[in-house]
Amino acid sequence: MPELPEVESITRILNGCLPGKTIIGTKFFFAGMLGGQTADDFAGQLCGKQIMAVKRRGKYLHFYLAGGKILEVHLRMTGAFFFFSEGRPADQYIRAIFFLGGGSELHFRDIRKFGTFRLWDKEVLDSFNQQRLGPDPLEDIGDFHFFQEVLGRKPQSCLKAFLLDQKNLAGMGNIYTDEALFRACLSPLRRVGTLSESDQLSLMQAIQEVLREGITCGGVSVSNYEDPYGRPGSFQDRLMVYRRDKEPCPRCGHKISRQVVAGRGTYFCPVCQLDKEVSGYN
DNA sequence: CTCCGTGCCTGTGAGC
DNA sequence: TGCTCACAGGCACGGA
Repeated sequence: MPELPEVESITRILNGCLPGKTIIGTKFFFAGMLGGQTADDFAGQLCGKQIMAVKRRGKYLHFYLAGGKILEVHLRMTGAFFFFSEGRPADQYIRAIFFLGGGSELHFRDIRKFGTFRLWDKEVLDSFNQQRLGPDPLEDIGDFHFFQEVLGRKPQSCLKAFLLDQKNLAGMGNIYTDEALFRACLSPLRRVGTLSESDQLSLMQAIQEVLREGITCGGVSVSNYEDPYGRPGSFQDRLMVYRRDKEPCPRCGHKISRQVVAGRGTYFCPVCQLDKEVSGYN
């Protein structure tokens, strides 16, 4: 499932070749992804527009169009973009096609139909994002004191719930959350407000480290993620705990646990990531 | 305000 | 072996 590193990889590729191209036609095969608007509405607002830039905000992709509109795409679980000629051939999971000037096609493929397209005016999108999305862990969190301030907003949340909530930090999903907590030796059940200053620093460094490493590896290909050229990522080879329950912890050898936390399957080492809060070690 | 549960989907794989 | 069915998960939304 695409999280920040996958969306960042896709953004870099798309922004490297789409700006300057014009959308000359569209086809939509699943109206449910259009947020109540019709395929004709979308076609009318997209056709003839030049793509100026492709950017990322959290896990959202934003296509900036000439004229001021922004096409926002969320890939959710299985959404993916492919260059038709160089990526994969079309199949029954293609939900949208953009026909571009010059004869190329950009395909949106989404097995589970969770992905969404929305059209925004920039000001509306900016103010909406302000309330639904927290800072980006790579773009906005440079300063430790700011990270501490962000943590301080939700002292009662457990770490897992905190990191998954896009209002706190934008871009983390289930995989990178578990991996970051493992690297920081912190329990997913630990409450944010109980972290020592060195815990907070470890957490910030672990988050940025896994996300940067994820980007360098071209993402994690667990639910068949591929970039627009059809290339898988390789970060799955570096996962320490995610979906490794019952395997030995790479750090201490104890069995990795799986437990539902904040409604999600959560993988962690109960020894390395001992919950000091619950165990009374604080 | 916050927390929790549900719906949206379909491929996968555990279990009978 | 072949089948069924719970499960996976991000986010929006509704109810407590």
